[in-house]
This record gives sequence, structure tokens and C-alpha cells, in this order.
Amino acid sequence: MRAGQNVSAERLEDVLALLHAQGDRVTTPRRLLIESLIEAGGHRTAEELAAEVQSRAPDVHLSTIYRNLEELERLGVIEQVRFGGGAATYHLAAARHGHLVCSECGVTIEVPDELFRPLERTAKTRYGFTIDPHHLAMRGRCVACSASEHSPGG
Amino acid sequence: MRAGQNVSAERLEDVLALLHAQGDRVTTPRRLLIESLIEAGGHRTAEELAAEVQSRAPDVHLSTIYRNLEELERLGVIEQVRFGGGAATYHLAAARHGHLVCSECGVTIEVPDELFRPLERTAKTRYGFTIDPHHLAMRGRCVACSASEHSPGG
DNA sequence: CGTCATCTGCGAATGATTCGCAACGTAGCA
DNA sequence: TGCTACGTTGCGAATCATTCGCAGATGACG
Ligand SMILES: [Mn+2]
Ligand SMILES: [Mn+2]
Ligand SMILES: [Zn+2]
Ligand SMILES: [Zn+2]
Repeated sequence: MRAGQNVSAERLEDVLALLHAQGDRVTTPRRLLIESLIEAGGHRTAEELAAEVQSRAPDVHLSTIYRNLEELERLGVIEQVRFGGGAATYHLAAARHGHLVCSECGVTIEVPDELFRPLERTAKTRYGFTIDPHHLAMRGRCVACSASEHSPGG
Repeated sequence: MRAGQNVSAERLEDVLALLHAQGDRVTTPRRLLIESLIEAGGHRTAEELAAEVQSRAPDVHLSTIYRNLEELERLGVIEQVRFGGGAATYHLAAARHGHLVCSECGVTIEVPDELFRPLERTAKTRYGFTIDPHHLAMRGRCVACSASEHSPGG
């Protein structure tokens, strides 16, 4: 049981147990953050999670959110996902998936890891490189934006 | 001839012609930046490019570099590549390729686009999504870091 | 309860990028 | 060879996301 490999902690009690086992303390900000992540379902920025937590404990500071996100990621409970320019987003590692983000309209499509298998295999075979398809999104153009192609002269 | 689709401008004169055709002016900072990008070969941050340009024209400001990088990207002359956390990097669009970045040691492997073809095809078929495999790197673990796996107890 | 290391709130610092604006320089034309 | 128009630059301040330092608060365990 090594940190960063855990995929199955998706209930509050599981995560708290994991924290406890690490010698980490179960504090109010921490518990509220985990609850927010579990309830969230989708991607949330640190700022969004802070707002959620603060609706129940107004004094929790954004820097505390960042510190706890860092620790939860280290434990493998959550995953940080970068979509490109802006703020990083986070979600439960149990809900792992790949991401396609449209550079035009910003829409995000969540796709099963399975889509990345051929790429993962080739990268492994040719370069010995083990791809993690979760941490960054693939950019491109969604079907809608491909259709409305710059009002094609006509 | 639409902006953002140009792949072939790799000589200074080509790029200058492209600028001119757009009504953009050929200024000293701009020309020096393009020269730096051509000479660079690999990935460069705005800061690195600024240093290079400033070695010949000391007063060129970093914000001017950013503004010109933005314009050159818009014209499809260069491509912005984000590796994850830090500063964005840039290189000639003519030298397009994919990127594998080791989360452990930071090493970057440049790979042919061809590696992404299966992924591109599936994304297109299943989601109508056209992937651009250049703008973001794939994270993971390089062969060296996979070998030295956390000093495996024994 | 008491001890003590871990956490937290807070504000300041950092790093990357963007913005506002007045001065400047390029390109087209007289 | 100017003149003009407007794109561009230098500069500093602003913004956005994230990290740090520190003194005081709090959870764990006995
Ligand atoms: Mn996701
Ligand atoms: Mn590259
Ligand atoms: Zn779109
Ligand atoms: Zn490595």
C-alpha cells in the first residue's frame, strides 16, 4: 500500500481512514474539502472548492485548500488535471478518465482510458515510456466547432 | 490561405512575407524574435527567447515578446506547447511533433505525430473530435525513472 | 486535561502573463 | 524625401494562480 497508487477511496470514511493511517489529522477544513470533492462529481478548481467549503466554514482560507489538495493528490485520493491555460482542476482518482478539450469553445469531453491504450502501448514499446493519460487534456476541435468552420466563404 | 493553417513558413523571408501580407509591420524586435525561433530548433520559453533577442537589442521588453509570440501563433508560424505546470514553450510549427514528459525527472521526448494516429482516429469516429496532439504534452514516467522505481525494498 | 506536532488563517511573495498608455517607427503616399 | 496614419513598442502596473512564512489554534493520544 504505497501512496499515490490508491484508486478506490471514494467514500468519506475511506479517505479519513487513509489520512489517519498516514498520521495526518482529520480537521474540519480537510473533511469539508473531501466531502466537496465527493459531492462534486466533475472537475473543480481550487477556487470553486474553496467556495463550497466556505459555504459551511467561512474562515477556511484558499491556501488551506491548496495545501490539502496537494496532500490528497500525494495520497492518490484525487487527481489534478490541467486543461491548458487556466487554473488546475481536481477530482476523485476513483473517477479517472481522459479529457478532450475544444480549443475553440472550451467544451470538455470525458472519455474512457481505453481510448489511450494504443498510444500507451506504442509509447511503451518504442520509448519505454509509461503514459498517464489523466493529468493533461488533449486539445482539439469539438464536432460542433468543426461544423461551423469559420463561416466557409459561401 | 487562412491564418492558423500555415505549416511551411520556416525561413525568415517566408515569415516576413506572411506578416507583410497580413498588414503587420516588420519591426526589429519581431524580426529578431523570428530569427531566434528559427535558430532555436527546440522548445523555448518567452523568457529564454527574450534573453536571446535582448542579446542583440537590449531594450526589447518581455511583454513585446509575448505579444509577438501571440501573433505568430495566430498566423500558424509557431506553436505554443504547455508541458504542465510552468511557463509555456514555443517552436516553429514546421517542426511539429508530440511530447512525452516524465513527471519524475522532467525529461522530454519528442515523438512523431504518427504515434497519435490511432487515438486521433478513435476520437474522430466516436466523438467527432479532431485532436491536435501538439499543444499539450503527455505526462508519464520515462524508462530510466521506471527502472529506479522507489528503490524497491530489497 | 496536557502535551506537542500538525494545521490553519492571513497576508505577503512568487511566477507567468496581460494590460494601459504615451512615445515611437514603419509603410504607403504626396 | 517628407507627412501621415496606425500598428507597435517600452514600461510599469495589474492580474491570475499558486506558494510561503509565521504565529496562533487544534487534533491525537495518553
Ligand atoms: Mn476529469
Ligand atoms: Mn515540441
Ligand atoms: Zn468546440
Ligand atoms: Zn524520468
